[in-house]
Amino acid sequence: MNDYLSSLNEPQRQAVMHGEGPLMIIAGAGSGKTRVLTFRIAHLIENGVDPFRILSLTFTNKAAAEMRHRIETSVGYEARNIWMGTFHSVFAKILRIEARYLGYNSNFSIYDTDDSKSLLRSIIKEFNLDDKVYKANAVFNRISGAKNRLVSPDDYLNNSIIQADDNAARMPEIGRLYKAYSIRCFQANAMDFDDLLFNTNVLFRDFPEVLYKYQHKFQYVMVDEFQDTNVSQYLITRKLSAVHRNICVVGDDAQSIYAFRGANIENILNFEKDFPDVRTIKLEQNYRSTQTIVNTANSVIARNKAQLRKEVFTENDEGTLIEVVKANSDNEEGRLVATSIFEEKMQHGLRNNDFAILYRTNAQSRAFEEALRRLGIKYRIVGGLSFYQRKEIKDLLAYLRFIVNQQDEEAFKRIINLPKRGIGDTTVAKIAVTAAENQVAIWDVVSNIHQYVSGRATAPVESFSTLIKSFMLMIDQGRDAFEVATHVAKTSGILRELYEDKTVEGLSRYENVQELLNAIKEFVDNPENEDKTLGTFLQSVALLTNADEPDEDGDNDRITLMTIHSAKGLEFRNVYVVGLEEDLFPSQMMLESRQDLEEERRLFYVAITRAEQKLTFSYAESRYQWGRLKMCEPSRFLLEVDQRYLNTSKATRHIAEREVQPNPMGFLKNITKKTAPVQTAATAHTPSPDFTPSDTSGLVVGQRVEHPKFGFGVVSKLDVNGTDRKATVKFEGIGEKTLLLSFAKLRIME
DNA sequence: GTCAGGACTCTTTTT
DNA sequence: GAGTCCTGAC
Repeated sequence: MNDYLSSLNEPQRQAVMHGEGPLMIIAGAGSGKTRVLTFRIAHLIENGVDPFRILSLTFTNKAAAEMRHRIETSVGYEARNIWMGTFHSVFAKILRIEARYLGYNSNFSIYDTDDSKSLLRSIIKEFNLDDKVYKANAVFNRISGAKNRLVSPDDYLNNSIIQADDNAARMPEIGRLYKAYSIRCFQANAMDFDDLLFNTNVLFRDFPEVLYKYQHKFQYVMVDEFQDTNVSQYLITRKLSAVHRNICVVGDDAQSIYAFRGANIENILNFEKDFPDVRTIKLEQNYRSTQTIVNTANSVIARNKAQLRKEVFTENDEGTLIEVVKANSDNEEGRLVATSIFEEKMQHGLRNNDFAILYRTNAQSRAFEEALRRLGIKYRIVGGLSFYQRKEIKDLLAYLRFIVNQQDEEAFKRIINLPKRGIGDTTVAKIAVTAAENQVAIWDVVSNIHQYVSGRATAPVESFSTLIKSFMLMIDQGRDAFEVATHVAKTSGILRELYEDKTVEGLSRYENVQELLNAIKEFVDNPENEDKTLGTFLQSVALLTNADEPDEDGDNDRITLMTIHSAKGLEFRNVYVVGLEEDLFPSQMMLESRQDLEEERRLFYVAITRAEQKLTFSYAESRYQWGRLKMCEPSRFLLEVDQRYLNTSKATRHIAEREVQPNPMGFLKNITKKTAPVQTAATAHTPSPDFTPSDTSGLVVGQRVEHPKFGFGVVSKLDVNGTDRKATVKFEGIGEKTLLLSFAKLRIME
């Protein structure tokens, strides 16, 4: 028998070997569920199942990629053909193939949350509604909730319960807004995140021939993190597996933490009704954590009423007690945690990778960032404001989106006057009105502006449309994503604007754009990507999960800072669960709404079970919030833990001598949300008076060069793979940067 | 049409 | 503290 089977315990082995028919795996934290899933797929392929006929839905693209890689090492190249990815990415792919059934074009854009809210703000304004009452955020959440329950705009308008709800919230017009929003998305040939699932359901409901095709295609369907799927997702998988009935779901009700986005813990219970012949296997042995950690987690989750019977246990060592750290401010909390990490590293010879700091809200990361930076400990932030949400990145992406799909209204709004070309709101409004009057698309008006409008603003509009047409031509000529993107960055003027900005922020934005071009280059050069068009690249970017963010540079040994939600599925040797204060964790909103705290408690459970060896809890007695100092109480969750497992010596320590700084966050002034964190003390460089870019074709390692923004440096590495060449240059006072030679201006020093 | 400065609003988690 | 919207000067 295969040697991997011998490394499994009995329930794990049964789950791997289970053949035909529905299977539900209830997998406790740290019970080796990923191994089981991986082995199971490998096992299927070894037994002759065609990888093309396996669909595996994971929670992040990164998890999918890792799983694919592991399967590849045991069954080989074929593993590449498994349909694997997040719900959103897999069904976006299917929707692109079948777009015409729904009246969409297959080059549809994917609106992110910012696009959706911006569109809603426009519609609210057009409806002459008070935007203080109809907040885009709230309206968006209502609409999103409806879509996740598969409620269409017409269903919404006709449902008296929903209407009563909206009336009570004093927003009776949400139904009309929802309808208008859907129409506008459709006209823009765009889908938002929820549409990707909603429209897949519509596709399978209204076009049986399409459903038939995929039902027969997918012989085996696997769903990871099943406890976090919503009704919309569940129905898709149920329909897809209705023919072969080989559906395997893996989940843990104790780790269901996405009810807020429609995840339904009942799915686990309903599954047994929908598939009465289901075989249920429980994985209860934890291989990850010490006994102390497992027992602590159990003592917390035991307070929840809604849960399946499950006994998570471990045969690991007892381990050390859980340390509780009390700080007098959020800032001190950062320092104490950073110091503790430093000491742990020294005492046990650990690497940065061994540590994670987990918090309830993204805003909490700052104190830790600052403290870690002072100690010179490298860190990585997962989520929060990610690379792809930065202004300069979104600007360039908006150009690219518009070139692929000229109906994309949100992309249009973003780029029409960027960089400033004298096309203001009045002109844009005039174009929109003209388009509506003549019943043509906005792009029709823009690209033939003389036929429709005359006046001062026609000249800049015309040059804009000429610019876009020249970009579109490149796509028609079959240029790949990188060629188009580089050309757009250079020609649109985006780059010139950033280049002229000599501030630290400008420097960092300029770098970010280069980083994006690097990413596109990598996408094009990656042999696994068969389709190297811009459209495909844009889709992959739109559906990145925040765990998918690339590492900033080659140095991967970093401490991880992230929300507990992002930590799902991960494990670290030492984990710090911070900000354990009432109103913060559990969150104020949960405490205010009369809901029980079971989901918050499951979140706490997830946080605890990330740790392998050592767990630390921390809380602060005061915290800055919108510039005000707020007093805090320890979280009720701290009191719920079985106190035998806690070491509170550092929590009760006398700390009165510590000062509270008047403005502990002032130092972060330059690190605003929309700009990149600047870790190195880079100063803007003024190019030498005789600066002229050199021909870099003969560049060698060791060569001294000048860059107009980064200053002087020495080439440390040359990468000549592919058609484009990259140079890594060590710049004085800045450090190493990787530059694309076709793109960067370098002067070779004699 | 553009820009700077002031008022105003944010309170969770994510694809 | 920080993003967004609004206003008034140029």
